Amino acid sequence: MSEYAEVIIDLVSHAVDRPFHYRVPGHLQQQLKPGQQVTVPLGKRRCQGYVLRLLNHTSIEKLKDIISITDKDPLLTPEQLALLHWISLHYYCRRIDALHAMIPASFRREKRPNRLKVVELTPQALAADLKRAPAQKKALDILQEHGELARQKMLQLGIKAETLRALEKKGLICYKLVPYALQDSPVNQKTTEPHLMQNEQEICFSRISHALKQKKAQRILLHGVTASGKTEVYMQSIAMTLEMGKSSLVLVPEISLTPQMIEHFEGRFPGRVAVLHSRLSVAEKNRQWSAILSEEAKVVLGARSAVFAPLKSIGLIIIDEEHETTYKQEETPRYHARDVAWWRARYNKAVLLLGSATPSLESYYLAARGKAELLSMKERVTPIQLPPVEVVDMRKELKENHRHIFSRPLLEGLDRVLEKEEQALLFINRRGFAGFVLCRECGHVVRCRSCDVSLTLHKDRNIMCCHYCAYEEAVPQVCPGCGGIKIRHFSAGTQRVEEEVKKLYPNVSLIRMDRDTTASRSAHDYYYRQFKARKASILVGTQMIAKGFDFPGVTLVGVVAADTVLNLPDFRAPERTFQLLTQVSGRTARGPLGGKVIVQTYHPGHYSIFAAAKHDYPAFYDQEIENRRQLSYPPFSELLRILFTFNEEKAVFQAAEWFARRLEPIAGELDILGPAPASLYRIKDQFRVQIIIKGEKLSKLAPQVKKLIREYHGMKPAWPVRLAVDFNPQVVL
DNA sequence: AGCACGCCGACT
DNA sequence: GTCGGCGTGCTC
Repeated sequence: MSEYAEVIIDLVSHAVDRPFHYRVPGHLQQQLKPGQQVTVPLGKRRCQGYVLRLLNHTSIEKLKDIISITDKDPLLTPEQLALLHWISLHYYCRRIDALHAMIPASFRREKRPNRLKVVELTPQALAADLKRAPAQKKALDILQEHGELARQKMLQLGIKAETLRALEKKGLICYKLVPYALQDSPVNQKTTEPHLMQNEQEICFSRISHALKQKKAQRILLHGVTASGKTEVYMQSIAMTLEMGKSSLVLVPEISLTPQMIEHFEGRFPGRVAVLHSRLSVAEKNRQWSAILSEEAKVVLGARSAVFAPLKSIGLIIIDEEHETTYKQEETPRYHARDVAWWRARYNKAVLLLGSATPSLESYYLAARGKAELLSMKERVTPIQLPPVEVVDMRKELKENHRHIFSRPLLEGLDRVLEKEEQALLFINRRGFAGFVLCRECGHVVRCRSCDVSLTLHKDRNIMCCHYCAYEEAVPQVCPGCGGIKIRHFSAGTQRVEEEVKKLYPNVSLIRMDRDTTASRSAHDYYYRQFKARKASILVGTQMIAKGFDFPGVTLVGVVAADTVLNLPDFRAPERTFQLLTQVSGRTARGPLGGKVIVQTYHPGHYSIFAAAKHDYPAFYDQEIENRRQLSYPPFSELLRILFTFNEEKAVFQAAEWFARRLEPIAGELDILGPAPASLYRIKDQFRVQIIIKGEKLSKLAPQVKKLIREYHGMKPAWPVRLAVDFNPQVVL
């Protein structure tokens, strides 16, 4: 019987980001458990809080009593409590931020919505005379027909709340609360059978099932080309996990969580799949969450935040397209679902299966060191070959006096597609904003000597600046590479491409898809369907058309400027380039017509472009891992980015410099880069300045850095400059 | 976060 | 004289 409890308060503030101790009053001592939500007094107020653990002693003298237990069922499992601590330490966030990320808001309210209010007829109802109350009669008829019905459903059917109230008063109906069940959600009746696996799939599956039987935490990297049938391997592994009495967690990028995909899973595991994603209604989310808690759902399919699903005894966690950046949350807490998943796999002694056609360097490096098992699937299941990729040297085009943004091979390709009435995708990365400086004759881009990222042009001061370490130099008059004088500030966008196509082919129908034209989900779906139905011949777009789109009519993919990605001032630029080119290549040759890819670049010899054109991941990896080693970037180090933002330039630098000075004595062997202006130096009138800490064992520093962050927030007078900390940022712009 | 306390300017 | 501005401190 513990007399005290350690509680965290549900207030988002650094000032209360620490455990508070409370006395447990006698009548609660029997019931209080770690993980429960409680109401506690704080100052003059009552607050919601969460019991971290029970204590037998406390050194706090001024103690108050816990007022009440909000719900007898603990809100947090022991696993979630442990994970909460890990997240707050690892990602430098408040405990309450970690908790908010793990538990949906509706579940944290005092009144838990995880019960369904069901209307039932009472025995008296049969004998009731309701001739003068037609609305009530109708309500009873409906109930008679259905047996019992959710109150919400009755309201949806047009029965008024007053009618129900009147019936309840007369004692003709009564309510009861039942737990939500998956059956309450629309169930897909079509069940689907396992497919027969081909040789490679069979081999991979047998390795995975071997791992599952070992019941110890381990990672498996499934490197499979697009359309190699990874999903079937996932499905059979899940089936096996279920047979072992364990549950499975499947994470996919938000964009691929389509109704078809959900149907696919529900069809194979009917009545056992809970689906979680950001666009669920509150009611729907509650329903799915309840089904997981009640262990009715043993398979969870969801996007990033589903990694926190309260599944018990997890046997298998799958992360599909594990290299995707959407697995990194870009708000507090800035967790990476892949890392959280590995934490959970270790906790549950489960298998973590990472699938990708273009694995992240981090994951492939794990495999290379034997920390993960590598499985490969090199064949497409359908007998269609990967498309040939032609790399066009834009320097040569210029030299031969062809100055158009479309090279001659691309123009020829477009002509042929239009002539044969097939379809083409033109891809342009809209992030061509970060104006790098490029020599149009030799393709030379000025880079920082110590950080190996491209320098960014600052027109106002006519200098180029490194956005990692703040190194700067003057814009050269002649190219340092070739002595040429055609040095340009490089950028192009989807609109420009659209205009050029319209100039060349005024009668051809074209669809443009980017963030501007697809602001709403429906617009996105509309354009997708229009293009699939062949209502347009050319689709111009950004990232969003690179992933998952399946258009059998597409026989040409044109990458207008591969360099916009390659020259981003980010050390992952080559990796992003390789991934992107591989993905866009997968958008063609999906039908019997075959297909071809044309990549325009000023760097035809760059390994990321060269290897992507050859569909050769290992070649890319070997080169890139060597670069990372040389510059000790991840996976050879960890990074911590501390970003300062405010609308006064001077104050931002002052704050950043204050922080950097305090950091120096505790940094030891770690590198402190900056303070330097962020690549996107000014967003909505907010100036952005960053410090990057780089080192092998960054996590050792976590407690001290956390203390410094706390000190920063406690400054008097308070700094007006906002501070955001990002552990292992995926994009450093 | 929110609430009290406290120390200064401008109002019935 | 007090009403109220928000800078500072504290919450088990």
